[in-house]
Amino acid sequence: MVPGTCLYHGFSCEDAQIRGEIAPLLYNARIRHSVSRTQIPGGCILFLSQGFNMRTSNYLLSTLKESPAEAVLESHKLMVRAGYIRKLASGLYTWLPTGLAVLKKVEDIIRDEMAKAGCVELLMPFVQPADLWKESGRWIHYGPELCRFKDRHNVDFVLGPTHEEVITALARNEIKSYKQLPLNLYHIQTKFRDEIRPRFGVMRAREFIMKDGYSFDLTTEGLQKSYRKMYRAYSNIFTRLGLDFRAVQADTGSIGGSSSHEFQVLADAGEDVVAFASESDYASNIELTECLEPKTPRAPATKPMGTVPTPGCHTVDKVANLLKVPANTIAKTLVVVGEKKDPEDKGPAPLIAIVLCGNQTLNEVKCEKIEGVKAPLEFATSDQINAFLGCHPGSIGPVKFPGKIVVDRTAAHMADFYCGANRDGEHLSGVNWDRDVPEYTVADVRNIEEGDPSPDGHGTIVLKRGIEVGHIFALHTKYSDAMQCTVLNEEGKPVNMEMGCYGIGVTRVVAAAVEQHHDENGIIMPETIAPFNVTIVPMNMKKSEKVRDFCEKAYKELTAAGIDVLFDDRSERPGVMFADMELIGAPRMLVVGDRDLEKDQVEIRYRASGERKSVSAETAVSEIISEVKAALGELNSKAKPQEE
RNA sequence: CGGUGAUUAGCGCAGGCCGGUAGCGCAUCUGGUUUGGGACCAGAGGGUCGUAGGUUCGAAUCCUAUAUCACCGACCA
Repeated sequence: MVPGTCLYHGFSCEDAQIRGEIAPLLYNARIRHSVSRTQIPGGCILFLSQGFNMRTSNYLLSTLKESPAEAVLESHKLMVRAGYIRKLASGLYTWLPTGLAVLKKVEDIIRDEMAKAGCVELLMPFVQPADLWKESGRWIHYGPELCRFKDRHNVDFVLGPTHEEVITALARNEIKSYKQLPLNLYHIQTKFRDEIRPRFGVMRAREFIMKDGYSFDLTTEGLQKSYRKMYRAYSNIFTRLGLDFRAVQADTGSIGGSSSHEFQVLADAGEDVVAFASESDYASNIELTECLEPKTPRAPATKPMGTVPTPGCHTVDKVANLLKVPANTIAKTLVVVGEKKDPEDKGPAPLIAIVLCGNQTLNEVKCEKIEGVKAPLEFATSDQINAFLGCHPGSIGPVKFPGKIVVDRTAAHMADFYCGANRDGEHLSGVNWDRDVPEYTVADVRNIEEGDPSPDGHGTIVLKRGIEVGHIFALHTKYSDAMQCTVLNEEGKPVNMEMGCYGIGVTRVVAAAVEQHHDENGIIMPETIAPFNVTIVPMNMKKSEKVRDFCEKAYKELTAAGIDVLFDDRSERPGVMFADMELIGAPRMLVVGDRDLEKDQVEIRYRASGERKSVSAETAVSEIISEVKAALGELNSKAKPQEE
């Protein structure tokens, strides 16, 4: 047997007969064992030489006309209908053959770009000992999302939601010298996070597949270089996947570290909001986007403070309606729980007032970072507020508030404003900072809004929704400090390694791709991740020997060329086959019928454009082969080489 | 965790108020006619009505408990 490589990375083998045997085997190998790109030795091929099949008559197509009632997202409905996934339980999904084919192609592209960036693959366990988590401190801080259990010896374990602890433990044992650095290790593994509310199919599942990688460097400069490489690799990956995405600045969240970028696939169904500058390429997650201080100075106080009755008005809108004033003249005061100075203190926690302009909204991520505010953020309950102030939410204001007051930058520029009186049913008018509220601190705690100035000074902000498919973090020494992960430097002194961590939600990527590429007839996959590059749809094959012969020949030739083909050899009516083949998202369909064959022609239909063209029966197969190669080449060639 | 709703055949649903041993569409199976856009005719199979108690001669239906699921919110890499 002659070694070959699969078409996705340039299949080449001169001997047609061997090619005919190898290509299907490679397909099978990829599906089952994620073998790609690398050359496959003959022995391996022999070992794998069974089970190859891409005929609908011997395949689990499992398409549905109706989608489950619980699916709200188009991608979720379509993935179920097209036979990509099936739900096993809340947040747990089985990947059917068609969905798995897509998933494996996504993994292949990831592996390829990782290799180009000099990363090395390994595989770490799904189950992890709790000791590691206790060591890093996240046994306590991770919360109920971390699924914990005991083994038969009563020892604590967790289902890995991520692998920082394991990789750090590995690195400190295996990496002893600066000479082994830099190193970038990754794996593609199942993760489990016990989400409060799994939804949207595999978009937010509890069990999901993630590619996560970790870089180890001696110096900060080294880390920065590793980080840039991964940034490039991630950009290449999502480009090759055919997704419309943006890399945006992001919050570092519970993972910690300094700089961080998210890779967001733009889609209206996205759960995240991204802020873009109108006149630069600035982009950041709204959680992080800084709201600049207003440029115009605060207007001077002109009115005395007074009291207005506002019975039953507990929201800014209601007060604004009653007083016939715009919402931005009313200050909105929220109360959050603060940190106790002494953790031993059994008394009630201190409360902190957060004051915003009435028409704006609180940014919880920013709020959590304010000194004295308890993290994770906790709003004071109605009872806590009543005990503290003697009034209920809806009538709270900063004047004479008996605790710390944090005022948003924009709200701090209000003058002669309205606010709650800290007495039920009353608001104050003509309130002014300093004069009426002498002590307060100013901070950026609101969400940026469309039209606000961009924090980089270039134009205004535009908001778009995105699906987070990748996230890269520069961790520095956060984990290596906590877990004493050191190497000896040139002077023989131990130093903590500079780490970075990089993740891609592999299963989520598939959902994001469907979300971005579909129409009323189903999924339209980009060439690089389509479950099949072409489907063969025969008309009335049972009756026509001519049709059957042509299809069989085309099927053999296409598979021999390494093209992923689905041959719909069921004796279904044409409409049924058309509908199914369109639903699953293959980019093109080869339609073969007696009517056309009489004229030595067949038809090729394109999924994305809906275009149909008649081509010569003789050249149809070679035309498809070159089209597929061209389409793959076009997407793959957009990847940029790594700097070195 | 709060609010709302649901759980009846593989999927989508009706029946429930008014208790009498379960039905529709799709899917599946058989036979036939069909076959360039989800066909038609004839027949068939498939359900301890989420689970456990209770009321009753009798419970899918009424009562109690419980589990699971979904949507909205809160929360969250």
